[in-house]
Amino acid sequence: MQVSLQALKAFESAARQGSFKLAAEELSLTPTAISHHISNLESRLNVDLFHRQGRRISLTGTGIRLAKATSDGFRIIDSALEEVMKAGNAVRVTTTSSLAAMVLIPSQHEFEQANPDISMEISTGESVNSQSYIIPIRFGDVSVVEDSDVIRSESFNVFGAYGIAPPSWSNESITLFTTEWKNKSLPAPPLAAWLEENGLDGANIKLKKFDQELFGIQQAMAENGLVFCSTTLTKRLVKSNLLQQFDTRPVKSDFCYYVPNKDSYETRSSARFLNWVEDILNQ
Amino acid sequence: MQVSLQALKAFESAARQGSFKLAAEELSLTPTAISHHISNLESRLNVDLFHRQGRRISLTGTGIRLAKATSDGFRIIDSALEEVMKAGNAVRVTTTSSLAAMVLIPSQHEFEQANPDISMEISTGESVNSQSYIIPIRFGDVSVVEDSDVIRSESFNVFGAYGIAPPSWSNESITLFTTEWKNKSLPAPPLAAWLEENGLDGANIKLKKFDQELFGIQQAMAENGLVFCSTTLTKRLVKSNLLQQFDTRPVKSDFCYYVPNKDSYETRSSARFLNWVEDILNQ
DNA sequence: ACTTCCAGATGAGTTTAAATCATCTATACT
DNA sequence: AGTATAGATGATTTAAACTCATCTGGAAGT
Repeated sequence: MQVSLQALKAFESAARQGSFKLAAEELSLTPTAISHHISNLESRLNVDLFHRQGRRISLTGTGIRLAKATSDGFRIIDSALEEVMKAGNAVRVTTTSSLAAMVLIPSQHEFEQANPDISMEISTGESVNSQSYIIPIRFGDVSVVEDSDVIRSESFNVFGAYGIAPPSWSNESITLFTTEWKNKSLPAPPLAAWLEENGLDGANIKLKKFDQELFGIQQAMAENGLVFCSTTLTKRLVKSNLLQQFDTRPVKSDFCYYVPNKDSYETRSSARFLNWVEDILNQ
Repeated sequence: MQVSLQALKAFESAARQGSFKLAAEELSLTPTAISHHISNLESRLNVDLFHRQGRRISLTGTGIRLAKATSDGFRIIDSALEEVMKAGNAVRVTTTSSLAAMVLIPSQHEFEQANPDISMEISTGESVNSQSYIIPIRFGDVSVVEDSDVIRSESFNVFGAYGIAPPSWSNESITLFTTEWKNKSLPAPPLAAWLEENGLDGANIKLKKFDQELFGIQQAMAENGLVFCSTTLTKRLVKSNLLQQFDTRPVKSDFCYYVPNKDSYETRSSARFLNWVEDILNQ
């Protein structure tokens, strides 16, 4: 190679800051090193890059042009490096409000304890911030998802606020919170199948629908009501006695949580996270 | 600094070529060096950049992303370096057909002899190829040009093909080749002033106009005619006895040759060239 | 199935580039 | 004028980069 990249880096910094001294500080070197680098560069390229007026320096025309290019070039490289570095030490995941609020966020600390060298960032929301290093955990219809991408097949059951008496399905009219997803391509929760499974086809049931499972669950806890929802989201709440199960049996559904192109997340931290999340979702 | 630039360079090459061996050849290193660089990079960044399937390697997703950035970044830097390098060892000049053909090109060899480390490229034509390292020598009206940019103030005189008898201005009708520049903002050659200066106001003169001085001069030589033109272009031809002067006195004009923003050309080769060209234009 | 070959990995040793230190110069500031 | 500061210069030291020797494992050839 004709010129050394470190010399260019030194030049870039000196050009940007207009001072060898400042460049030296930025790069954790001595001003002497910068001076050597730049005069080396100048003699190899056969051009002056800086005017020296005693102790004051200023870029020559050529210097200005080269500085532009080196700044642009190194900026591109540096920002990519920064991202890669983050990818190595952090895992970023985006998912539904419900999964984030009821499962991921409550377990975040536990993950970071178990993986002290990996920091975990959770985001939710529509923003199709689909930078490739963010792992999306989506909720959807198992039939349209690659088998290998599925991390949890969803079951549904009825849950109630902790401490309330089991409902008597045969007599009274029962109000059940449930979900009608905003995304119309998703089917409704498998309530009919659940009633059949539990021999409750005749029950007198009133439905109250929320557009996210999270809301129905919270409402049930707040009003001592009942909610028909996925078992994934409630597992934690049941375990901590905020929610209770009755003697009903859960039913399988066509829903699943999945990570599109799961196999393409191949960094060490992604792999650890995916194993971990699959673990906690499936007990 | 976190990661070494040479490691990135090694990675870039290996990524682009899909082989450590080829990268090593490209960078004039051993494959071992490439291997070291890349594993160093991987451990510092905490990610895999290549999959190793025995002796076959392929980029990981992260590797692909980083390779894109490093390739782009280094490409920008390299191409700028190449230009700067050229700027150090060559001088590129663009100018009018007339000055190029009658002065610059004939003297090109002489310049390169005197400056063996600088190669000289001459171009003419409209192409506003105004890359900043090309020095334009323009012909124009001195009143609209910065004083410091002027390299030659133009005088005009009448010249004739070598060997012809001096014209008798008083008697005969005389045909004079002259110039009418395509660029209408330029004034006409100072013929009236020249006639006055030489006491020839009454002369019976027919003008034949060309749109470049070059053509009038060549025509005069070809037809044993007379041309009223700038002294800069003819100096060489007079000296080599292809053209002759008579006993007329030249007149100053408002024309000049100039280099826009002359002071901004501060490379060693530019400075040498500008000194040299100013020299030959002014004797 | 067995060798042969080749690309890459690994670790120790060597080389050379890069950084520092000590000294010097020029200019800006008081 | 005197001091302080930024940078230049050259000798010396240090550490990064490179190579060499050796090893590994998969692919190609017989």
